[in-house]
Amino acid sequence: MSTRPIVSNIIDSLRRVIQVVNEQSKRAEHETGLTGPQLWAIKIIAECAPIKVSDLARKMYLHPATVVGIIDRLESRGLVERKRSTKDRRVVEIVLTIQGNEMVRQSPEVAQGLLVIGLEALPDKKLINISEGLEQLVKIFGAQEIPPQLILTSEINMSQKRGGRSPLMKIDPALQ
Amino acid sequence: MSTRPIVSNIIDSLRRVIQVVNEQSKRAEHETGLTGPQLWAIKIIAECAPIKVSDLARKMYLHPATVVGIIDRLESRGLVERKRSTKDRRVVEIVLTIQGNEMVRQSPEVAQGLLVIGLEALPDKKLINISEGLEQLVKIFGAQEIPPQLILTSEINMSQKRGGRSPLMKIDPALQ
DNA sequence: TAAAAACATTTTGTATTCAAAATAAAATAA
DNA sequence: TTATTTTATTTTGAATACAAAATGTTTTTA
Repeated sequence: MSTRPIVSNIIDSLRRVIQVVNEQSKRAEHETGLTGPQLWAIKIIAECAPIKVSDLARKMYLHPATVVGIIDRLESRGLVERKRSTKDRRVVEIVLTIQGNEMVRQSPEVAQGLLVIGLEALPDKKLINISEGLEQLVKIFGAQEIPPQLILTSEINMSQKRGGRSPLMKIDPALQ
Repeated sequence: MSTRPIVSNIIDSLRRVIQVVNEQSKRAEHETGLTGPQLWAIKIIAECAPIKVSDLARKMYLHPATVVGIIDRLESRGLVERKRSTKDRRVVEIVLTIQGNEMVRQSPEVAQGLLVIGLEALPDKKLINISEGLEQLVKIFGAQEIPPQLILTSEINMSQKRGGRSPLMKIDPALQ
């Protein structure tokens, strides 16, 4: 379509960045034995414990089902513990074990790793620029957490939908 | 550590953006029956066919193994075809089928979708700002495709490494 | 109070992603 | 020419991620 070149530049850069961040996350695993999301999770837990699964999911901008898996793995390593809340027995509260605390203590910013190091090296002026640009993006996205049906209803092609599930598509307003 | 607040702002924004882009990608699936990566792949194939698996991987900034899976699914839907090159029989060349072409034709920019729409709405000045910020990030990352051992060797914590594989860690220079 | 709705978490199934190992073919070295 | 190395793709195994459905609990409604 009539997409301005600068727009596709942005999208391309974004993809690159996302790619590298993901790769970064894989590397963190080598350093600490924990994956990026796992490390990210225990850091939030360290700050907010005891924390509900759903709150953790919200803080990580992830689906609760995803967080369940992450917690499973952290729990099986003895880094966190699940506790049924006595007040509301639907709720599961997550806390760090002593080992978990130790882990948080010992792996400072590895999850962000090179990313942080690279950014730290930049002068404030550039950082502000980057920060503003990203916040602009976040704002755009935030403003668009709006029924996509209303926007993209035309020109929809469902023909190739073969093994798909998805009866109707419901928007998940979970993410904020 | 002494991470400047603006640095963590950037990292947070980045996470948000990545999250939304991923979500975006999921939505594209509802619209077209193809996932984001699948759509992205056939668009590149449409441009470059016939294209080698490794070249496609490079263009997508993905690991070849990942692309293999994507191609598998596209092939099983009859959208692309694999052809052994006669000149070099290690090489697999990917082409679009007629159905694949039709699919590309019918799903214009859905993969980018709201992202593009949101960006298009911005004035050039802001776009330039965003673009520069992201390119700065890309540059940082690019400059860091350098043995992480040399950078992060200190303060490494391997203690919790339990079920891990990873005999030695080798840097994959594949990306770029 | 009993039934229905809402909520919190988990389970199930599929896709993406990578690393490492396996295969197979081509290019290079001995 | 034969053996070694490099290159291209695929397979295997594990983690992440989501949607949809299942499960159990609480709140609301009738």
